[in-house]
Formats: sequence, C-alpha cells, structure tokens
Amino acid sequence: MKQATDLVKSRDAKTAVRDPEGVRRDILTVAMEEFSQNGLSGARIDEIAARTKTSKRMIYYYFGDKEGLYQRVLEEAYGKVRGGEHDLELDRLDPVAALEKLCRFTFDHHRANPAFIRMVMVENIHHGRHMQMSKTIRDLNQPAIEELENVLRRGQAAGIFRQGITPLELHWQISALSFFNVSNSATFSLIFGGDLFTDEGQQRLSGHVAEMVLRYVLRPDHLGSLPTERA
Amino acid sequence: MKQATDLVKSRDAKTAVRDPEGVRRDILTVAMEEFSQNGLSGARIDEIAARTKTSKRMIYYYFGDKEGLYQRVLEEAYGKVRGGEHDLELDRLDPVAALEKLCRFTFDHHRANPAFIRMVMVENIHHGRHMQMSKTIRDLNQPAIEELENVLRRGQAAGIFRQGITPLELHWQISALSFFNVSNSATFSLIFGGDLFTDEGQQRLSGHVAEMVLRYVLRPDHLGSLPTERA
DNA sequence: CCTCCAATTAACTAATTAGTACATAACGCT
DNA sequence: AGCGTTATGTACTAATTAGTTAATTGGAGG
Repeated sequence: MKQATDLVKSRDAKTAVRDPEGVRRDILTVAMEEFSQNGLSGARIDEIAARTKTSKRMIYYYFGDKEGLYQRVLEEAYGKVRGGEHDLELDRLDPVAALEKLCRFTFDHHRANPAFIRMVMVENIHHGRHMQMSKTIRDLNQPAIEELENVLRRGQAAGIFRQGITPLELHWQISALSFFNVSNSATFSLIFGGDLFTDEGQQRLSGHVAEMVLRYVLRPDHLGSLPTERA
Repeated sequence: MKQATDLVKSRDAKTAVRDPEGVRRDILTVAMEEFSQNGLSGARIDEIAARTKTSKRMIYYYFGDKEGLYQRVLEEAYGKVRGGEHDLELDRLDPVAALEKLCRFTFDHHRANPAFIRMVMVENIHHGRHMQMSKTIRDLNQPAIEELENVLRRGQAAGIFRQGITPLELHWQISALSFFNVSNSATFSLIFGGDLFTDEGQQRLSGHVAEMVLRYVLRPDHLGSLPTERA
C-alpha cells in the first residue's frame, strides 16, 4: 500500500503499478513494428499483444479495433518523421548548399526510417483510405514544401536557379528518389544485385540524387557552382 | 459426345468442355486482381474462386496453395510488363532523343500497369522473399539495362553525354521516378492535393522526369540540345 | 476509509478461411 | 469400346483470429 503510493508520487519511476500512457505507447510501438512488417491484414492482434507487456484486451480498450489501432499507428509514423527539415536552418546557407543539404537529408532520413516507409507503402496499397480524415498528417507535411519554396525563391532571386521550377514538383522528385531507394530495395537488389545498397553505394546514390536535383534546378551558366566541380 | 469431340477439334472454340489452360489463365487473371488489390494476406482464396468461372478446388489443383498461386501471379506480373523497351528501336534515334523516349516510355508504361506496380509493392513488403528463386524475373529485366547502356555509350562517344554515368544507376533513377508516381499517388495526393495526378499534371511530370534525366546526363555545353530549348 | 471510476485480467465466442476427402466425369489412346 | 489419366464438383474440417463478456483491482477525491 505504502509502496504503491510512493510509486504514484514519483510519476517518472519505472515501475508504476498503473501506467495508462506507458501502456498506450507500448502498444503503439509494438503495433508499428508488426503493421510495418506484415501490413494491415497480415498483422496479428494476438502477436502484437504477445509482444507487449500488456494484454490483448488493452488493445481493444484503448484503440477499439484493429483498424483503429492501425490508423493511430499510421498517424504516429507520420508524426515521428515530421519536421527535421526546419532544424537544418537552410536559410543560413546559400541556395545551392541549402538544396544539396535538403536532398541529402531527405535521402538519409528516409533511409533511417524504414518502418515509416513501410507504413506508407501499406497505406498506399489500401489506397490511402485510412488517411482521408487525418488533417494532422496534411499539416505535418506542409512545412517541407515551404522550406523548399524558400530555397527556390532565393536561388531564383540570385539568378542561379532556373525559373519555372515549382516547389511541389521538386519535392515530389526528391521524395520519389528517396522513397524508392528504401521501398524497393528488396526487389531491385534481387534483380540487379545489391551494389547500390551497400554503404558505399548508398553514399554514392545520395550524392547523385542531390547532383541530379541541382543539375535540374541550376541555370546552365551556373553549373560551375556544383559541389562536384568538373561541370 | 459428338459435340464434345467437335469442340476439342476446334481448339479455339469458346465453349470447350474442358480447358485446362483457359482455367489456369482465368485463375491467374482474377488472382492478380485480388492480390494486387489486397496483398498476400489480404487476398482471399474464396473471393478469387468466386470471381473465376471455376472453383476453389481448381486453384489448389493447379497451384498447390495460396503462396504458390501468389508466386505464379508475381512472375506473371513481371512477365506481362517485360520487354517493350526493345520495340522502341532506340538505336535509330540520336542519343538525346533516345534517352528522352526511354524515360517517357518508362513513365507511361508504369502508369499504364498499376497492377504490376502494386504486386511489386506487395512483394517488397514481404522483403522479396517470393522472388528469390525466380531466375526468370532476373533475365526479364536485363535487357532494360542493356538498352540503356547502348544509348549511354553512344552519347558518350559523341561527346554530348558526361562520363561516369552508370547504366544501372540511371535505370534506378528513371525507375524511382516512374514507380513512385504510381505507387505513392494515393498518399501523396491526399497530402498535397491531386494536381500532379490529373492528365495534364502527369504529362507535365513525364516531361520533367525526362528533362531531369537529360540535364543530369548531358554535358553542360550540350544542354542546348534539350527538347525544351531555352536552356 | 470508503466509494466510484479508470485500468486490467482471464477465459470465452463466433466467424472466417486455408486447405482436403471423396466421388465422378471427360479425355486421349490403343 | 475400354482404360488409365487428367480435370472437376461438392461438401467438409481444422485452425486461426478478431472481438467480447464479465468479473477484479488500484487509486484519487471526498
């Protein structure tokens, strides 16, 4: 009794007798692993329950049903990879350096978060029908575009970037290259060999993605400002 | 009796009493639809059976089990989108035109085959573990690289393409842009709006993908040969 | 210290679903 | 025509799996 009271008083203690928020997080963490590994239909509630410190009943208590859990996991996945772009402080760099940094960051960030990538793959298989409501997710991604827009505008104002490049399309291109790199590594490397997916290969790719984007954006007379000099 | 014999004699007749190959194809077609729509675990054998002209029993008779069917469907998917590149007769075009044509073809081809794309997505969710055996699939994709290699070599020999571009990486880049366009259209358009995925948007994208690849490959002093003149 | 509510446990249910047993019909061949 | 083989229809089973019922415990507020 006394012990229990003590534990409650020290909220941060590891062994709280009851810890609703901890239980929720435990479930979400395990469920993300399971859903991203096996998809919505492939994931098993019993398996998730078994891997948590809590029980199956708790999953239903907190999340209602399998789809409810999946949906929260999806939001969680988007939430976890949000932002980051802003911490790059791109406005402190010249446009070329900023754009290169953004490309490499995006590439690396995708690579570092395969569970997120897989959740997005799964959700696309389901035609995004579990995302339709989540305004949250929309808001989370807007900053990425704005950050890119700033860099572009600065580069264009300085006369080193071409006109007519739209932030949304450019974001699409950078995302495509970064996403595919993770999402399709299994089939791609089985077909063409794994050279592109070694650490060296990935560093080369990362550089070439940035270079591709820069060559696309830079005015031909400013290609000299490429990091890979020999324009 | 007489009728049956007649039907057998005219193999192409629509109402063959027994038609093993037709049954196989019927199953494969329906199964591809089902697997690409719902994934491996999400697909239901009963549902597939219901949509075929035949019965569940036949599925097991011809394909053994669910995974066996899935695997054949996967091979089928790769088979159906194979080739094509060769029919472009790229060697009859100058390197710039050839590369542009290849990019646009790849982009359009992916777009025209969403079921294939979805099968590849599903297979990647499963870490490609159903492809490991299929040497067939590997062979099917080699020509794409070779075709690209030829174009690259010609462009480099003519002094209009940069050195140091590798066919495999370039293929990876073209694939990434073309694949992502289909695979992630659901989530992307939910987050950023559907402008990129209208017919007009897609035509613009297709052009910009080709342009991006060309700007990456062309030597700066030959950017003038871009289809989108105002270099 | 008692009471009410949120949190938790354990065992159970109902439906779905992959896979099968068994009988039978059509075909190819001689 | 007869026979072995390939193909097919019907009905069943065994296991899995999402979701529930009902009872219990801990703790915060009065």
